[in-house]
Amino acid sequence: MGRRREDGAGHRPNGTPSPQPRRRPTIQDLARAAATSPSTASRALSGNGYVAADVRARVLEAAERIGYVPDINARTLRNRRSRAVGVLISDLRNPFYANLAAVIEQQLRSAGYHVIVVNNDGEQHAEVEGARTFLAVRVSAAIITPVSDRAVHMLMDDGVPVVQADRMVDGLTTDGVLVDNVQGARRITDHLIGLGHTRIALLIDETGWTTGAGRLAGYRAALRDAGLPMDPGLVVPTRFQPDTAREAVTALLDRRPDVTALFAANNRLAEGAFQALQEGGHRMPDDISLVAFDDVPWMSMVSPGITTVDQHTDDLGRACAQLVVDRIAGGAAGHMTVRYIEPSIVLRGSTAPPRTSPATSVRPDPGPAAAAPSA
Amino acid sequence: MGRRREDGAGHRPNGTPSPQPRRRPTIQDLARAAATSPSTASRALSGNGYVAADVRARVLEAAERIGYVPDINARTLRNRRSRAVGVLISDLRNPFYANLAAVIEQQLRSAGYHVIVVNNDGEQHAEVEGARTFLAVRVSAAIITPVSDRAVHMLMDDGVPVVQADRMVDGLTTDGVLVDNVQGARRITDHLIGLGHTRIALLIDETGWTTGAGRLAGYRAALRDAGLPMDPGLVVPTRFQPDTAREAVTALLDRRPDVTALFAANNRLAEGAFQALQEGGHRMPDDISLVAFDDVPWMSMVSPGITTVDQHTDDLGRACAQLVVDRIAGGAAGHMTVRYIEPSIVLRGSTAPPRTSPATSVRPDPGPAAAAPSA
DNA sequence: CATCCGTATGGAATCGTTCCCATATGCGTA
DNA sequence: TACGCATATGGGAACGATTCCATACGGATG
Repeated sequence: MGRRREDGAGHRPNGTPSPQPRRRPTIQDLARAAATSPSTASRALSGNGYVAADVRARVLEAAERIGYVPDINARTLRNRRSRAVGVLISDLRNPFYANLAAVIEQQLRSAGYHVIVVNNDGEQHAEVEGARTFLAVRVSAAIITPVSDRAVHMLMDDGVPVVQADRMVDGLTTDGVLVDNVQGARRITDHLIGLGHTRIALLIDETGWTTGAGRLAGYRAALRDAGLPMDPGLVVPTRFQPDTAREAVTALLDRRPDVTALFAANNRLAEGAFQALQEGGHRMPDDISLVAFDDVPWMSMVSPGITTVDQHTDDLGRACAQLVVDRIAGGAAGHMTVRYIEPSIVLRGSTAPPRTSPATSVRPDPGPAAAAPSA
Repeated sequence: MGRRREDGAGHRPNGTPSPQPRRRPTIQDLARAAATSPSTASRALSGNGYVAADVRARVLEAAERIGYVPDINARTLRNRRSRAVGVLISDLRNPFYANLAAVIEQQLRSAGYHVIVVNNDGEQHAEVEGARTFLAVRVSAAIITPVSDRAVHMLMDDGVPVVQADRMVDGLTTDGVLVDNVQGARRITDHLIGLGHTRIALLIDETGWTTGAGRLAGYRAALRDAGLPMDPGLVVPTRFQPDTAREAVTALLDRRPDVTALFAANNRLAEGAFQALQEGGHRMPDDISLVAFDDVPWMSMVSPGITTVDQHTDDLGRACAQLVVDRIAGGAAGHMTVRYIEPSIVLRGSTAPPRTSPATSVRPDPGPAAAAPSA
């Protein structure tokens, strides 16, 4: 493997300008080296059409020998579709998205695609810009955590299959992979209710996307089914930034000391909530229980560990990649498919029965006993 | 903004096959729509060469009206160089790399480049494969956290400027951005020594790259300068995985209960070390002090917070992007430049003087005394 | 008046690949 | 013998943008 180029001039340091950067071998060169024509060489490499076995071998050998790498741009120009998939993701700094991107990249790479990553940072402008890039390079498909419908429409209008990941925008009829937010939120709220909590606050940054809306709905459903009152003062709106969330939680606990449990709707908000509780001297789970949607690494590092909804990001990413690959293979045929990932609950030390248990009103602080995290 | 296409057939659901995916407008179409020639249209868009002001305006208006998006592949084919930069990164799941990728993407996007991301997962094979992809799409440059020299050589041989990020491989004469690992490790070791620690263990997974080698060297230099003995038994080798690190730390503390401080050479190892200490009932910083190289979010979430070396990943990423942009602009001219990022120490709760303070100048081997956890 | 230069435009070649098509050979069958 | 068919090969026309070049005009300069 890895024979050097015939004409290779050895390694040149970056700083040493080479008079002419040595023209890369083209399929013409390859054909010459294999004593055949470009057409035949192309067929030999791609496997499309007839090629005699010995000629094929000669071409492959020559390709290896002269270090031929097909020019993807020329190929894409001719085919009018590339082997690239655009991935438009909210924020690589958020471990949830980073993980998603990593899984998608890995899966698609092994399926023979490469990935073009664009951060949209939750901004429409960046999203549209990203879509434009995807069109310009003629991606085969795109995976998007959508901000608005504009970008998706641009791509769909050009016949580019789109998979919406993690959330879906209203009115868009694309494939998608979603987490069952309602179910996840309902079950973790149930967990709190089961422990005896009745005043459970929800910290949430948006309800316009399917993520926030679903989590809110699940929270409400659990309360309703348990016959608990829906106290609007317990749904705490905040911005996405942990700092804002922290302030919101501090203000909440100031205003409503009767709250015994807090549900943070995503990992960033949980970060702020956790800090607010620590700074405010509220002990978990003795003074207050904390749960979060979206399990990320720090939640199992802190003590107590945070009880969370695990979204199974790996499954999510794999499903996106799979859907994309299927859609590329199957063309536009077949109906829009939305796959749901069933989240699961991870119990850790941050949840326990409320201090004043509804059973016996004279139950004193269970103290350290309740603090012991799971093995 | 955002006028729809003239011929736009409205939005089609993914699942509805369109007879023919509506040919995208080319520069020919644009020229026709602006009543001029492709040559002039091209000049009008790129700003190269002469175009009368009114013609230029007509072209721009037409482009907007018909929704013209230039085909990057055709452009690249013709120019033999694309506006893409390849980013070959170790592991997007590691917050350090994810952050690095995010910053690089952001910077390059605003400089008019787009980014092709490939994970190499620390494997040579994936790295070479990634380099091949970069060549195939004719990236303008590549940013690599290198595993071996193979990929870098492939790119350099084709005249693609390479920036090595975070670490550099021996014998490669490319641009690079490095963290001053020696200085960082030395200073954080100094911090421990200043607190009175004399038996400081170093948990490290590799010393073959500049990262590990530098951190080891810094650690050693600090000990030497303080006149402390270099105890080889205190340099603990481990694999990269947190689990392995955890086991290594548990074994170490079993074997050497006299250790009063632990230095984890990166964020993954710190994860394992932190878990090992918690599971082993070693309280930080009372029983043992813990420091780490590479500050990542969980380290400020846990209690006590971990005292770390902050690598300033944002600066690192920005410097990489800058170097790439400069190198593309300046061609191969100019010498190879390596920029160093000066790390800083972040003091948190995980470090304190050792239990048996050195103030008591009687220096008996505290031995088992230090090992007995009281809690 | 002849030249030259700056401005402006369109024609046409080019980048590297793929694939349609024409062509050719050998073989089985009508 | 004539024909169809499977196998095999190479010529050449795309794909879409860029840029070199030829051309042209008006005004300034010798």
